Amino acid sequence: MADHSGRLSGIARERFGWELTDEQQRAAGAVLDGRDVLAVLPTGAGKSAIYQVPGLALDGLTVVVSPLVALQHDQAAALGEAGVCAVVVNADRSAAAAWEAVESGEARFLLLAPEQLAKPEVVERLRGAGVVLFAVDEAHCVSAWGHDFRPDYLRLAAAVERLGRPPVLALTATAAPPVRDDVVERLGMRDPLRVCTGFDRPNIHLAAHRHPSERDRRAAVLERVRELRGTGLVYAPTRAATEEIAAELGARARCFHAGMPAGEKERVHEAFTAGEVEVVVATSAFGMGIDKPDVRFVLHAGCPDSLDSYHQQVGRAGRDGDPATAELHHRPEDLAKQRFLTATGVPEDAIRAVAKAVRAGRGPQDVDLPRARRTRAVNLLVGAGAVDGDLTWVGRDLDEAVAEAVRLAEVHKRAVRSRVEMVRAYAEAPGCRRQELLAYFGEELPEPCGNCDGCDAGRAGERRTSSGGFDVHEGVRHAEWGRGEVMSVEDDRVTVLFEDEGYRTLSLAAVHDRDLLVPDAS
DNA sequence: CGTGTGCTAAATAATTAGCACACGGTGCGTTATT
Repeated sequence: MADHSGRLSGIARERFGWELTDEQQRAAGAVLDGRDVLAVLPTGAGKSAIYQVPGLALDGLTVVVSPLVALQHDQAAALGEAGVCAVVVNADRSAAAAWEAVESGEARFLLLAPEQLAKPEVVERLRGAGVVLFAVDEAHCVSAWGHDFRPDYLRLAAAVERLGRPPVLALTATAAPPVRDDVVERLGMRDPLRVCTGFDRPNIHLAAHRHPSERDRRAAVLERVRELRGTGLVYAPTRAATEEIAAELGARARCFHAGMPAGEKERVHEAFTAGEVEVVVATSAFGMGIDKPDVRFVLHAGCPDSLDSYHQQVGRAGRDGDPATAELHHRPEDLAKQRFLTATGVPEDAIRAVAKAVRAGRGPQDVDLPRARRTRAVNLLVGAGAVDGDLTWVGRDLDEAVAEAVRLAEVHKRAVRSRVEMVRAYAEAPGCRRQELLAYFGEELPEPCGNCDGCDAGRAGERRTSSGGFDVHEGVRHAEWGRGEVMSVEDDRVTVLFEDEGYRTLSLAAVHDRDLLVPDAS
């Protein structure tokens, strides 16, 4: 195995002005050796360098699969600034020019969504262009979305084969061990080098609060947002909830969900990035591509659908390294909703009816089923490899295809069940939350925690008292906070960085009552 | 599976209890209409 470190770091320095970390070196070096690589590195660790640097070192075209058109443009623009020709192919009209750059050999990177690779003609054109590296960005999507939402993710392995099996590089910031295995298997990766680190975010204080009723929760979340200063995110489980909460919060907040007009979403995103809007109340739609360093809090007004989502959403706080807060406001009822939303069964006869319609050359539109159900059936058939990206039947036996789709639905359901159970266990966990979350990602806590709720009780070996509320007085009562440093005082709210408990906002009265602060704290 | 809504009836003049029912998330793509 050749040592490429000099060459790679040279490219990184001269082209981009980067110094590669050890992890980046290892991953990029293995790619250059022709090995498959799975890199799970936190945001900000320069994941894109891992495909960009070896992509430039190799002689030919690097294909980058990216889930969102907006992300594709971001990446292409970043490469463009470094003087590298990178093009995007999607459903817009600009595709012709992009293909010209690919076929002339001018383009070194091509960014596209998996749906493009489901089209045989796209793969054929790429075969002609000579692909030397196949990178999958945000590779957790293969596992999270592949089963029935964006099934073309499940067919990337087939595209890789048809492209002559270039090295496959999978990149993501969040993937627990089972997700990693799933990504490796689904992408057909061969003995990949796995580079996985950095799930711990010690500056984020993790808390969870259980609420007896929906009203209580809503009131608690609103109160907390009003108490917390600075920029923050609130994740809510439904579109309607995002609108209601944002309306309650007034001018400081905006909502964001996939049902909003594209222009509106863009405006909210830009206003948030620019700091004109402090709080965005969103569904899980608000996520990838957000890289605002000074997010001070992330509140969940409901359970996320997995600990991977949770880690990702929480991880949007405190990227600048300063203290931040994450609070999960949960109810047991949340989990019933998760099960329903992600794992409603698709009956075999529905799948069969859709399969028959597609095989007969008709669209699935005339099958008499609710739209959502029809779409799921189509997605399952695509995932099963029976239907192509352009909705043509791939020429398999009907029964076999239906059976495969049903099996996929079953696998998906089981996966959802187990993810929900893990979220439940986390929400109810009596001990140290940070340890709990890290354990899920297969890492150990590097040091005694003291920066999450529950870790005190965990150390004492006691069950944490279930606090319906979360206000600072209760917090003070539960944990005997030690020395702290005042970070800021606004009105009657004092933000304190405690040695043991991390970042907390207290009422002035609570601070005085408890004589919490050392006299000379600045 | 749960939650919120809207209807109806009961009890009485403005509200409420009970019940049936709709709806719930993520993004590519394509297509039909301005």
